[in-house]
Amino acid sequence: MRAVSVALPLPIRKNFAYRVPETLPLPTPGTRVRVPFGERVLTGIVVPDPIEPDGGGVALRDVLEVLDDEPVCPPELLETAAKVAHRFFAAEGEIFKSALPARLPATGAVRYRVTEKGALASVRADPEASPFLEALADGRIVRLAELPPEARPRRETLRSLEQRGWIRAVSRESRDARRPVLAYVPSRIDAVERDSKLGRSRRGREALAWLETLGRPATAAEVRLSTGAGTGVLRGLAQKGLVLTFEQVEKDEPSIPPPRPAGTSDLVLTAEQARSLETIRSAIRERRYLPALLQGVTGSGKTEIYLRAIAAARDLGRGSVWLVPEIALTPVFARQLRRQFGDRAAVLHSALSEKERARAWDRVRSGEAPIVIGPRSAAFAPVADPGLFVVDEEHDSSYKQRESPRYDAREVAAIRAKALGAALVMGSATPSMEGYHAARTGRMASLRLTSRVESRPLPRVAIVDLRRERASPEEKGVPLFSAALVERLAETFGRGEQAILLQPRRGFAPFLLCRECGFDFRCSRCSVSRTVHDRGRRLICHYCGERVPRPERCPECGGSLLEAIGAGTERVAERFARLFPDVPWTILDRDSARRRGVEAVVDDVLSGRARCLIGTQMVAKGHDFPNVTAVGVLSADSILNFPDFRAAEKTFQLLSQVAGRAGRGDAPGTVHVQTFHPGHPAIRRAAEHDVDGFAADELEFRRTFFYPPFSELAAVLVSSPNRDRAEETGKEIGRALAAAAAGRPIRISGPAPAPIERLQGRWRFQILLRGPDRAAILSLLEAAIPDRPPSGTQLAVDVDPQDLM
DNA sequence: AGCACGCCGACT
DNA sequence: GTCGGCGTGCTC
Repeated sequence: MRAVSVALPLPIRKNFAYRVPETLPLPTPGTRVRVPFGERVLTGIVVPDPIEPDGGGVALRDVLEVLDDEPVCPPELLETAAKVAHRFFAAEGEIFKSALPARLPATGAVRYRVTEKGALASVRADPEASPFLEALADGRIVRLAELPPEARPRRETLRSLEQRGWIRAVSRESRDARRPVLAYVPSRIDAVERDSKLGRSRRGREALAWLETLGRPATAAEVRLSTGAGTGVLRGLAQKGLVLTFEQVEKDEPSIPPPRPAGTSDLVLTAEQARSLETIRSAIRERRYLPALLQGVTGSGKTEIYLRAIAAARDLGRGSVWLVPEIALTPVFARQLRRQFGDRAAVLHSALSEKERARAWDRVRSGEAPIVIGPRSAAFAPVADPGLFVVDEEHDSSYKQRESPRYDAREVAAIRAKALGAALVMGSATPSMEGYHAARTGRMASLRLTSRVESRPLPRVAIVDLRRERASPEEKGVPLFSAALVERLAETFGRGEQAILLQPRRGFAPFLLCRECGFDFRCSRCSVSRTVHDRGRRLICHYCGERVPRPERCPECGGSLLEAIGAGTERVAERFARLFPDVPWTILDRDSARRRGVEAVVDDVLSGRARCLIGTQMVAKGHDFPNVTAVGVLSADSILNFPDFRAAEKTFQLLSQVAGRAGRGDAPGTVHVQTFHPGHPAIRRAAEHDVDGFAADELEFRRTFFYPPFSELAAVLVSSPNRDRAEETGKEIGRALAAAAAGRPIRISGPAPAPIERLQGRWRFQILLRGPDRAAILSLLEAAIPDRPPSGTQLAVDVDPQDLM
């Protein structure tokens, strides 16, 4: 039987089989098809799964339309998608949706048309079907929803009509201009057999003869015009196998490749750079999988290595994929790529419109642009023969998608590099513990850049112990700016230089407190307190986004002594303005980025319109501000206190990164890190610029508590509006997991309330799986996680979670 | 995910 | 009496 397996963009971990009618060309794996799914029409990707001959016991429905004459997805990517889906316990169709954004649209409700057979048979239709068949009379095409209820057959009846061939699902209304046209071509068949089959049909004989002389497919309209044979005759020929019928699809306009010769920069590489580059280059040349950790501080010349390696791959006839974290940073690197590689480089960016994305994808797939830069989803770029995958800022957790499908772009790059014999270069100044450990134990090559290219000295970092700091009366016991920091800032501004202040929390204050009863104005739907925003005028829940005006009185006790506790960027700015009334400042955080755009804020600093940049994590990433010589971290503790096993790692990375923002060509910068935990290794080691020291401490901790990289991790999250139901279901799944784990070295903890116990009105319970080997964890999940979540609950499985909130 | 089917409240 | 709520089941 002509049938194909189709991956549909749904959160269902299986693919669906469809019959391909004779009127359509058999789509090869990787092409998009439009199919009926229930009463909806969906777009899916044909995948090379085997089809059970009996259709697995289910009646197959027909493919409605084949959308591409050439696969949008090369075989290598089909394989990758299947592996990624399995690896992250995700639905294959959802992986495709991430890879091909906007090209798998749902296209509305199924429309039905009566067939000739159905029209003839309709007199004998059972009473339930006849009103429906009447509605379809005269070739009308209808959706169920537009029919009066009494004409709507039950699902079962509808399917049976379809299976008997009385009705057919069609993808669009017939007058749609873009509807594919049927075309006919004579089949290869020997003359004797043909003659016997043709029999007495004069028109058929004429039509066939004409088609044979024409030598190309012709539409029914053309046949009628030339020979007078109508569609009926052609259909007859098709049924006897004398002509083949297919739908002509409109062609994509071919892309024009204007490749431009690319120059290489003439910077002289350091010896370390040259060695690293040569290691990468030889792997690309030998088509050898080379996972490598490229470790070097900001300014050590990692970017130059990426660019040269990309050029080396190009010279060897291979493409490259360059991944950057999900920040507004892509344009910066994209410009560099464009400068060097011209139109051979493509940007796959989430800010592109649907059309631009589709166009970029096609340019990459056609080979016109074999060099790609982009965030997470660019890991799936259809580069024909990538010789190099670069993962810049390898430690950045945004490579892991937080929503379904929860895949990790780093892993996608690794899977592809392995399959293709390519170099995988993971770059970072502050590697993830996974990367660091892999390089240490030889599972990755270790490439180190120890000297800074312009030998800019590392900044001096001072740890300020907030426990010894006196708060001013207005600070009510919690100092925000230490004396040392104020002094240093005054110096900096006095010299006409600029400063960055990091406060990893947006808004005015983390919460509002009723001084009379202690109520903390929790979100009505989440188990967190709302954050005070807009200098105290509003309360916003950072988890569900709900916003309310700041109340005048406590809803619990009616008291009116309400106080905003703690500080976010807004309050830091307010205090700063009081300390330095003449120094213009600006804020960079998610709120200001949304309101004004990152570029505008950055420009304020670069132009000097703002002399102090106050912000969250965002100030630490990417942008280089040449005139910034002082950095202050107002509180290093907020991330450290997160209930997450990676809290120390994240703190270390953030501090190291923001410290790298201080200092210019000549003078070293200074960094003040304020903390209540001055002895904490993450803070101490960051102050000493000691990655190895930090890694040693942290890996010790990870080993002791059996966390990655010493274990594989998966989290199962059960949620429900009903707390008991969430907990009960959690326990059930926990039992199923435990049963499946019998005899295996897998630790199951929980269900326990998730760190954020309630989110958007749903109670959340978490089960954690830890084991030495990934396959065992996956098979456990396979065995114990039901296809459908038990009623009233939702299930989310996160393999390799980046945090456990 | 989204759509149809099915069993219990506020309206003509 | 019916319209409609969203709980639950299924989709090749």
